[in-house]
Amino acid sequence: MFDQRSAASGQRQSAASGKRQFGSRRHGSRQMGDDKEAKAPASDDASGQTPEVADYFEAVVRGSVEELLDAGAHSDIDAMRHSAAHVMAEAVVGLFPDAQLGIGPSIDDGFYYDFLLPRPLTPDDLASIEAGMRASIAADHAFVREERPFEEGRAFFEQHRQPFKVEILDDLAARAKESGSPLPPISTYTHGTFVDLCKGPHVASTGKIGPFKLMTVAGAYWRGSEKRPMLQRIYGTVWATQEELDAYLHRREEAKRRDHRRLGVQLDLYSFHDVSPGSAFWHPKGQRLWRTLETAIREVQDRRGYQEISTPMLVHKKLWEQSGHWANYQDGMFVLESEGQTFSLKPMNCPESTFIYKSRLRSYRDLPLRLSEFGRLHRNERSGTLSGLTRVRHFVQDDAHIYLRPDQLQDEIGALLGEVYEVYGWFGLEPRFTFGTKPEKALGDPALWEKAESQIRAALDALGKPYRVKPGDGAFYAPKIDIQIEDALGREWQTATIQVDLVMLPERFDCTYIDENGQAVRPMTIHRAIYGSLERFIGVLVEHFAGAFPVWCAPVQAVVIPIADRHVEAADELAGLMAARKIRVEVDRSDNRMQNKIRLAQEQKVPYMLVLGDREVEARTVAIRNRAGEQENGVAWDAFIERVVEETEARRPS
RNA sequence: GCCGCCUUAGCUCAGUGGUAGAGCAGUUGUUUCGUAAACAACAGGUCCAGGGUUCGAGUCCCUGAGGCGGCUCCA
Repeated sequence: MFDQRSAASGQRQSAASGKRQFGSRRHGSRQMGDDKEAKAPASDDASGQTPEVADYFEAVVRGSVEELLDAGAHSDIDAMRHSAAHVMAEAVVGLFPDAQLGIGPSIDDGFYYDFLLPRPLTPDDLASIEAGMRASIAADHAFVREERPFEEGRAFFEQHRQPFKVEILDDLAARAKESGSPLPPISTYTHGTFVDLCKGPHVASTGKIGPFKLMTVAGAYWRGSEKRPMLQRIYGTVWATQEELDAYLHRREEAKRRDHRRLGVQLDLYSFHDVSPGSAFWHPKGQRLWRTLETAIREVQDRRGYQEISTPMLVHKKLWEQSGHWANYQDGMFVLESEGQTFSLKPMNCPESTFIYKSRLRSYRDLPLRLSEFGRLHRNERSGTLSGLTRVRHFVQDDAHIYLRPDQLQDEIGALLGEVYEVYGWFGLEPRFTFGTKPEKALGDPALWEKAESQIRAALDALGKPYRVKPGDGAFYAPKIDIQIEDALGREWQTATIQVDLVMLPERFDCTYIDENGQAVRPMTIHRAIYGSLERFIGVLVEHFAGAFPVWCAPVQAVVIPIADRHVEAADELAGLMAARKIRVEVDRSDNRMQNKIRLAQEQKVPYMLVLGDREVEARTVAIRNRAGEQENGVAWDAFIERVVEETEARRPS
């Protein structure tokens, strides 16, 4: 599953950095996400079902002249943000006269500017730069656009020792020459004494810039290339009103409060240790959550005709040579030697499933053969990319490989989409589908591709829901459907994936079945994962629910709180009855006061707190308090147990 | 991997080259309590690791590890 990776760990930044909006026209927003979509050519291929896609996709290449010149300003707020970037550059140059300027576009929520500076920036520098910006804004300098002949403009930036600007202009010249057009005039914007190469537009004057705040300094390669110098990038945010700025800062605080790395510690779910960077240690409560999710998807798979398999983690490199991974992804694999032979920890499950498929002769009557596997995968991610549960070196997928006849494809895809809806419904998540079609460099018979794509399209159309199409975004061996979800904070995450494999498993591993005519023919295969990586999915759930999981999957569903010691016996009896019905329950037998027990249970975000005092013990009832602080007194034990059992079995999202 | 920042008790964090601190959590005792923190005592440390400077290093310097924010990568 060559593209499974995206389900396992892609899109981290979009989630970490806040909402990525559909329909965004800001080139700069790409720095917050992967750049796949930016490279996709513009197209709307969804039969009019997705009016926003034309807006969404833009043919911009990273580091292109267009990108470097474009302020990213397509609206008033963007123009203001880009203007703020200019004002920040002015302040930086004021502090460091030798600063060399990169680019400074507007992005979602703000702006950045890249600089080559004589020393690293400190927090004090940011304060000085902010002060410089405030002075410039108070002076209310007008932004003045000027055009000048190319050579004059180039000479200007050369004189002012701005090699990055000169490079941009030289690229522009090279492209003009290539297309046979004359050198274009270049435009600059000046405010006060600060001049910058820029296409604009800008606000009328610096006084029009709203409340702002400089956020962070980060390293960023010039023009996005590891081979180019690393510049210092300052990120800032700027808004039309103070209220909007405050709201933005508040959203960031809220995201921080929900951070799964923080909540994982607070809720005692998992931890990370330097002896195994990029791999979570699952504590009892986290493992309970994990097992609940795993049990739930297993139940679906059993019902939908999957058969579970398990294949080795340590695999000889010849398998990866056959699959093509050794040539392309060797650096991303953990490789080790034994007795002169080279092995690796498996970075994906798919090739090994072929051994089980091929262990006997398959008839057309056997298909579809759905082999599921909770495989433990290892990928040697570069150290700087690791992050909590969302970017890991070890993860488990709810993976499956479906071997089927070509005529079964549409039905199977339809069933899988239904599977996605069923599973995501447990969490109140609405899946979004993105259809990636045949890329330029594709393997296999074009007619087969066409047929597969039309069947996928038919299955998607049959859903009656809008979906996006990314032409050329399929894997080289397969068209695919990627599934995204939006969490409670409006952040988008890539989770599930459905890939129709025409080449890798069927051809490279020479899989066949015997058809009605007794001929050995190729099956198609589908790689699919519904949660994707369990690690990643749990990370998303923690942030989505801010740790307050639905009753059905909460690690602790209820805490019994005896008011005084004399109620402990009844509390234990109640907990025993609950445990017998598989309810995950704890009894707080500490000698804390009831108020403190409630506080601790609230902090652990336990759905139900069951208070037991004299009245309740007498009547064999409980006083229920839920996480929202709502109370329901005098509920009979049996009635409460039945309620929780029902909620758990129904897997309701709240 | 690259740039910057961070690493002190289980957790959150103070600590400006001169005896290592607080709150919460923990243990013990007192308290037996009605919907988000009872009271007291005790215990808890390789100040990330290694090296260096210094009479003296949690503090300054170097190297490494891990984490965080980005960049790059992402089957």
